[in-house]
Parts: sequence; structure tokens; C-alpha cells
Amino acid sequence: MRYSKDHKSETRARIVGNAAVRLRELGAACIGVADLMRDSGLTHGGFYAHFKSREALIDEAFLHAMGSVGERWKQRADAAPAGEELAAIVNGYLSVRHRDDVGGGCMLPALSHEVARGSAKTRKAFLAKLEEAIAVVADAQSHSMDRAARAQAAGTIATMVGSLLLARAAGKGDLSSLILEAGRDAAIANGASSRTTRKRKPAKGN
Amino acid sequence: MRYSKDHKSETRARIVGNAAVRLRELGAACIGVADLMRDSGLTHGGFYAHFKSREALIDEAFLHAMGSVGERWKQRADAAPAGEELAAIVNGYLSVRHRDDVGGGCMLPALSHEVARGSAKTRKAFLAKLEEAIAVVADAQSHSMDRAARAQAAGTIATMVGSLLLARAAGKGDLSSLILEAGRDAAIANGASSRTTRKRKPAKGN
DNA sequence: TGTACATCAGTGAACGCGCGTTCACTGATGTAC
DNA sequence: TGTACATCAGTGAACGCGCGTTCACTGATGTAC
Repeated sequence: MRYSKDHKSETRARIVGNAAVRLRELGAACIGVADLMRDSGLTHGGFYAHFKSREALIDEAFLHAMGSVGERWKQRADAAPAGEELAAIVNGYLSVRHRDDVGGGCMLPALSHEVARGSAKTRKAFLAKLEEAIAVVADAQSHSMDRAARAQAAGTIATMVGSLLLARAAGKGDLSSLILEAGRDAAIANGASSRTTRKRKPAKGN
Repeated sequence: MRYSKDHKSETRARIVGNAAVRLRELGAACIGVADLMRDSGLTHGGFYAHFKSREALIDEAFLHAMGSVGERWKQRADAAPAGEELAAIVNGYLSVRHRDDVGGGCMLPALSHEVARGSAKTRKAFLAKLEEAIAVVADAQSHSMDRAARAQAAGTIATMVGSLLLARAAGKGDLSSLILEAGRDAAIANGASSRTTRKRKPAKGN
């Protein structure tokens, strides 16, 4: 054969990987077959030797883009000193580097809005990844998996995702930095707070 | 004249309003001239009597969609009993009703991701609206506007936005409810916390 | 009051471009003998 | 070892459809006289 044994599957993986980046950056509607193939170093005609249709590629790109939400966090937590697991996750997540890497970054701020109108398969996969992420954070912040611990983890993740999303939308100026900083504080504080103290006690004064 | 004095400007406003809904629901790339005009009760040809181009309409739809982030919150806060301002904002925001109304709901979860690659004008308008929203929340939770108060408000808003975004992506089941509930708790707790207690104290134990 | 004309929001056919998709072909390599 | 053929990832021209855009036209009303 002209090519190495798994040359074709490598090409296919490269196309899917590129599509996943574009998906996070621009959304599914902005993925064009010709553009994508050009970026992958090929011509558009070859696309259909790898995928049944553009739609099939998009589905696969979604699954690929959702790949490693919880994993990265788990690695960061495992590498952190005891008691610093959550801070390690949050500080890595709400960093300038991650803010500026939409295509290679977390799928949650990039795909959450779009996933709601994706295929059933996509939505199901998203749910599983989100549950996985919640489990990782619940473990990092309280070594527990009961409903309260999962809820607390969900709140922490929501703060992380919302902060990254807003920091990106705010550009790269002061406001963006303020949001990242505030998000780190809020997420870590939420994760550190005991569950009993977190009840409706609205702000007042100073 | 065949039509009332400001019939044309009303038609134009209707088109922009419909575009803003579609923008929040589906994103700019999914707005088609013909579809939009059909939804507005017109035929596609009339579009160019109102707008220079599709692009010009999109720009205007962005501005319109960003209209009232802080205002709604301010109204809710003003209507709430003293000390309950933040809770009123958060509970209204993280409700099932708002979760299920993407097209008519807050622009922050819907447009933040896309706004980063919009026109300079769009980005500038977004920044202004976000600052306005931060001001409203800072006032509701601490009657203050210094950097710390704004940062705290940014954290609260990030939690609200992230929770709504994830709750929508999670569908309408148990996980979605859990996220809404956790988001309400986390946002209100963040707004209620004194600034001095919110420093890096990662979770541990129980 | 009646008639002819101007106005103008909206219509719908038509155009051209881009994009998804198809398909006959290429050309480098492996295999048969 | 050399020659003919099979394989198959990738090429690039071509097709058709949809979408943004244009434009001549419609038809209801206001205005001039």
C-alpha cells in the first residue's frame, strides 16, 4: 500500500480534530466541508471517503469535542497537594491562557448553548460528560457524591463556566481580568463553603 | 398614504425583534432573510427596503438583543423587600420559566460566546451592557461600586449565567433542576458573603 | 365631487454565488507470475 | 528480477440547490385640479 497501515484512520482523526476546534470556536453552522479539508491539508472531494455527510461529521465532532472535560480536571486535582485540589482545578480553568484558547479549551462554555438543539445522541453524551465533571469536582471539594455534594459541585462548575464565558466575551481588558479573578474567588469559596451556611441570606449593607 | 404614519418603522422594528429572538435561540449564522421575513408576515423581497444588507440587520439584531440585561434585574430588585433584592434577581433568573425561554431570555448565556467574534461596535455595546448589569447587582448586594463590590457582582453574575447555560444544556430533567437549584444557592451565597472571608481556602473533609 | 397622477410598502420572479455532494480519474504502491 | 495488474487515498471538475440580493411591478391611498 502507498500509505502506512492506519494512514486513513489518522487522516480521519485529523479531520475530526480540526472540526472539533472549529466547532468550539465558531459553532457547527460555520463548519464548511471545503474549508475544513483545506485546513486538514486535503481537497474537498476526499471528504466523502471518510464521512457519510457533513451532518455525520458534525455529530462526530461534537462527540470528540466533548472528550475530556472531567479528565483534565482530575489530572490537575491529582497533581495538587492535599487540600488544594479544587483550587488547582479552578485556577487552571480561569486562567488567561484558557480564556484565550477557545478552540482548544473546555467545551462547556463553547458548546452548551448549541448542544440543546443538537441530536439526541449529542445531548445524551453531553449529559454524561457533565455528570462526570460534577463527580470530579464533588470529589475534589468534599470527597462526597451525595445530592448535596453534587449540587455544590454543579454550582462551582456553573461559576467556572459562566466566568470563562463572560471573560472571553469581555475581551482582554480590565473587565475580563476582573471577571476571571472574581470567578476564581467565587468558585473556590463556593467549593469551600459548608453546605449548612449556604442558605438564602441576601446581601445587605457595606 | 396606505399605511399609518409609522407603519414602516413598526414593520422594521418587528423584523429586528424577530431577528433578536432567532439570534439568541440559534445564533447569527442561522438567521436567513427569507425565513425571517416569512416569520414577520412578509416576503423576502421587501427586506432591502428596511436594511442595507443581511449583515446590517444582524448588527442591529445584536444591539436589540442586548437591550435590557440590567433593566429587568433593576425592576425585580426595586420590587423586592429590603434585603431581598439579590434573591429576587437570582430567583427570577434561575427559574424554569427563564430556562425554557431562550429566545426571549437574557442575552448573556445566549450571545456571550458569539459576541467575541462580532463587530467592534457589537463588542463595545456588549461591554457596556455587562458593566451595567454588574452595577445593578453590585448595588443590590452591597450598595457599593468599588472594585471589590464589582468583582463580587461579576462572580454572582457569572454563577447565574453559567447555571442558566448548563441548566439549558442539561435539558429539562433532574440534572437541570439540580443545576438551577445549586446556581441559586451559589449566586445568593456569593452575593451575601463578606469580602474578607472569600479567600483561597480549598475544600477538605466531610 | 370626480378624475388623473404621485407615492411607496410590499411582491415575487430572476440572478449569481457558494456550498454540499458526486464521480471519473490519478498515481503511488503492493501483488501475481 | 521484471512486467502487468489491482488497490485505494486523494484529486478536482461538475452539478444542483439554497440563499442573499436585485428589480420591475402591484395596488392601495393621498393629492392636485
